[in-house]
Amino acid sequence: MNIPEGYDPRAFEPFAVTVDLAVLTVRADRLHALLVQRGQEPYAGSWALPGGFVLPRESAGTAARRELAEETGLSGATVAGLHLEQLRTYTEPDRDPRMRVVSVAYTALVPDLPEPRGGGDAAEARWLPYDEVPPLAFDHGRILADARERVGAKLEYTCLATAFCPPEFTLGELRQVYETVWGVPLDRPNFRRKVLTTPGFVEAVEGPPRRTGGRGKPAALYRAGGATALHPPLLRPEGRTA
Amino acid sequence: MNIPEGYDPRAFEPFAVTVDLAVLTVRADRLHALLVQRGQEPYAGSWALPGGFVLPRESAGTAARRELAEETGLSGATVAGLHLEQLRTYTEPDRDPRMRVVSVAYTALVPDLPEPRGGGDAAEARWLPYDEVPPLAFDHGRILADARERVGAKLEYTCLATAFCPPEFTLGELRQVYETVWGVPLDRPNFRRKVLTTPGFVEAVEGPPRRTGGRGKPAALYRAGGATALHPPLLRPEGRTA
DNA sequence: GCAAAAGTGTTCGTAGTACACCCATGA
DNA sequence: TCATGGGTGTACTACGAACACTTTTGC
Repeated sequence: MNIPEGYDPRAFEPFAVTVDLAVLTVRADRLHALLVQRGQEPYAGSWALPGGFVLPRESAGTAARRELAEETGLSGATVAGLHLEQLRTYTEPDRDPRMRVVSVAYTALVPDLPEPRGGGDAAEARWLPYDEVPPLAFDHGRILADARERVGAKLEYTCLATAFCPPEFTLGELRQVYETVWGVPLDRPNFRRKVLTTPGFVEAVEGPPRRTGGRGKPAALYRAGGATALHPPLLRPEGRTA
Repeated sequence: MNIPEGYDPRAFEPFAVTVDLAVLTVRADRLHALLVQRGQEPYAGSWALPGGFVLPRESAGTAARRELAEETGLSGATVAGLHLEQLRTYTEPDRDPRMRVVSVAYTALVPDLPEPRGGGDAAEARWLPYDEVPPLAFDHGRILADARERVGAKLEYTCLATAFCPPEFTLGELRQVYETVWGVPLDRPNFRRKVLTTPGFVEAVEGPPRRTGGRGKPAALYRAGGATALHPPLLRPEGRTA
């Protein structure tokens, strides 16, 4: 721990610890982020990531789920099942002009959800297409960009894409997630084979129910399998961020 | 930011913010971690990860480099060139029995270094083989395990392995890093081809100097190239953590 | 019928795997 | 000389890329 001689942490101006949430979804074939409009200074009127203070007896992960439930209006039970992942912690001394705030950022991947009802705290909450996100308050633009990059990379070597889908989904919907996040088209037959031959990626829903996404042949339904890692990975074409 | 009505962060018992360092190296074909022996309660006498408090006007990354320089006895300039990466932040309310401490953990990958001179602060510092690390103070065992897992995974799809090597190294030394961290033998000819055909992974040191690691034919020298990502990845055999 | 999406099959090239083999050095 | 590790070549295989084709729906 290496506490310097005579160091008393309480003698310093205290640190505040917050969580910030980069909540992403795929909606109408576009990547969207959940943003809130700030009602107070600093950055009043600006858009920002949802988040808030970690309470004294709470872990950051617990705080993140609590805030997510508040902001999305989903029940605690529903939120408990969502994929939430610690992204990174942002600690620049001047990232908040008011005081020293260290923020633990989380990324949440959610299926297309109903429009959020501005989470109680006056601020308006809204899904915004990723490409149309205005400059954000604090360093939230940076956080959101980091989240997007992380998610794109994780799709390659994990089964994470299913987190963007409803409990039962078609392979077309799953492929749409990849195409939307990566911004490149994928070969449908090859994608299908890759997913189906990876053990535990998806499992077929036995009952012969089928569903249509509009026109075209109805597609078989699948749900997420037990696997989390994806070996060998599903690399995006060109191997570069598109 | 979503500050609850009437919330004053200063009214709560303050959070302390620390950094903890999982410093890894490859030494004598084994993975080693840099550990310090605690001189004071709690956990007096136990081994722990090096680390310390983040100062009021310092970012966590700056604090991590400062602590690393102190613990390893290296100059600031040398430490500035090392690979240091934020791992994760540990926030369980009771992870430190004294007070609420949130710790930002960093992983540092360093080439084989001289034995550290117990960083000034009374505590003894030592390289210990990863397999022989005793139970650590606080949640540091968990942090170290997370670091090891992260490093193993990153070797697959980044050029990170060069961070374990001195500025000029042979392909045999580089391969040794993979074999040590993954715990599996790799085919030498295939490894060589993979590394050399990946643009920017390594670049040959032009001068015809060669070096021997003991017996055998002298090997050509290389230094780290400009690339960071590795496409396509270099997957470990079996695709599983060995 | 036509468009659109699902699902199946086939070909081709390349990258990884598993070797065999030669070279240069130290003991 | 032998053991050890560096360096080169090669055949086999598997997987991904590309694309043709059939099926089933809505309009």
